[in-house]
Amino acid sequence: MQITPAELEIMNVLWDNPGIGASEIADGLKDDKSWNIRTIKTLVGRLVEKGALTTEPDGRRYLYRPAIKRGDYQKKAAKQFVDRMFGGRAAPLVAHLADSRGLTPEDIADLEALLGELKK
Amino acid sequence: MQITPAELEIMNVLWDNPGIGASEIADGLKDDKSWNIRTIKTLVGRLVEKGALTTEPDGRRYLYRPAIKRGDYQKKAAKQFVDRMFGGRAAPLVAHLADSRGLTPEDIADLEALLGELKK
DNA sequence: TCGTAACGACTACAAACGTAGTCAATTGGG
DNA sequence: CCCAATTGACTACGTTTGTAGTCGTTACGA
Repeated sequence: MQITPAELEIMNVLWDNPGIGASEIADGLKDDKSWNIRTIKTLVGRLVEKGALTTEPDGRRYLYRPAIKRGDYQKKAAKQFVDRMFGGRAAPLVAHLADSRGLTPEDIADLEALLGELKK
Repeated sequence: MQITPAELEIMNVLWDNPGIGASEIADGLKDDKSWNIRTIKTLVGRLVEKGALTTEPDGRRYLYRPAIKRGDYQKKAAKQFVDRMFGGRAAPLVAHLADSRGLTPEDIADLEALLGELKK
């Protein structure tokens, strides 16, 4: 299940707001990305073909919702990314994130809690 | 500076082994990826065009070396990835990594050390 | 009631990507 | 000394991706 960056923008709107139509998707990404409604429909169509979205008729239009869970997709993508960029090692990735944008105090707290869990 | 996944394989070999020619690159990724030497040369050519590699004549051939630092590229890619997939939050990413492949004990130790640093 | 706007289905099209092939020059090994 | 193998330069080509356009239909607002 290959999702391109542009398609991911659509998925993100639908994960946040499942069961909406193409024009609502357009509203959902307003200001973020300004795509022509046809562009959005093309991307949505491709996602449906790929099986990443399910459709549900609503009058003469369709409503869409993700067929895959956001968390599942994130997990797979994260693994792929770490494998490709860091040879599978997570620590260097976190180090870079810490360096480049500064993890927020909240992030750091989250990570600490996470490590506590992992050590058990 | 946009580097595709296939090109990244080349870059990885050159980051590990700067100043080699196309056939050495082929050797460098043997077994990992089995590309035709022409494919490798095409990818290398594209990287040179993009300014990601510098060339140095060596007899009737060229030696190549990265024009950008691995760490710099990793950092930029990591930031982009986290922004696109996780809305910029690093903690969920690490949580997924922990869940999906199990961080090694070594990873966990590294992360702990890192957090110690960050809290200062 | 009538036309304009929105919808789905289909088509378009250039750039990027992955994966090589051709050609002409050159050089190292037998 | 000569030929097969290697090299750089250029070309090829199908697929994917980003970004829309066209067409025929339909439904709502004036």
